[in-house]
Amino acid sequence: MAALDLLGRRWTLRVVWELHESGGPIGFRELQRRCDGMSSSVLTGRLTELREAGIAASDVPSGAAAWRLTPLGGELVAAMQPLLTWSHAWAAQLPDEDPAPGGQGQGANTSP
Amino acid sequence: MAALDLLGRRWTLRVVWELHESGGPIGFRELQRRCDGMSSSVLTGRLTELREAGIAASDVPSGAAAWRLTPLGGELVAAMQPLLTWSHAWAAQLPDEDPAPGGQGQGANTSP
DNA sequence: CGGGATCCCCGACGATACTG
DNA sequence: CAGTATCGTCGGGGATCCCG
Repeated sequence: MAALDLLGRRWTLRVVWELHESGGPIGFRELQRRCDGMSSSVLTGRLTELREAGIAASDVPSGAAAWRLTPLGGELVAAMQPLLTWSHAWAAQLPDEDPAPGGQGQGANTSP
Repeated sequence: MAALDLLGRRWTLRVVWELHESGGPIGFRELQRRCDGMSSSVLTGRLTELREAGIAASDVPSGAAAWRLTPLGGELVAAMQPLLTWSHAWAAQLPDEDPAPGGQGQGANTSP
């Protein structure tokens, strides 16, 4: 199914998440910064795909694009919650992993 | 989130789904057949990853491996339902597409 | 600032052959 | 039947430049 195919692509979930976290409209560069500085080409691609999918939208006043989640995008985030919950539970029960008792949390890196 | 990283890989969801559909234990070749004949190397890879993730497991009586979902795997499938539901709704409302407005909205195909 | 065009590279995928 | 090892291919991303 195309939806999961899109969401499975690299950075897509990260972008959706950042869009969700920021709440309000957010600029291109700002979004790029939040995503650990992913390349503009990739960000453009993901954004285009998300726009075509009706998940994200941009207001372009003039010179300052403002990206945001559409209502549909909000529903998506909501629909993902159970899976995220499961994912956390899953991450917490792995046989071997997860050292860091002392403190520095690891970057939530999605895998380079 | 490594979980989604794994699930995003090609064939992974398909394998999980087939494992779920079959209900009981299922053989390697049989599983391969159900997946439209994906290569054994890839299937081995996915199976190994799923086993390490605690999502799938295999009983090996002797000469006949039997793969099945673990309880955790079952939870995963359950956690995916809302997303699948959203995904179906999403597929039915695309801006341009969807030649059949009249109503047969089906095709419960989960295949990638 | 916003984002398209281009090039290169790595890693996943796929088929085949082979062992137990 | 079950699974491993190897090799070739292909496409997606990452970087960078550049234009509006």
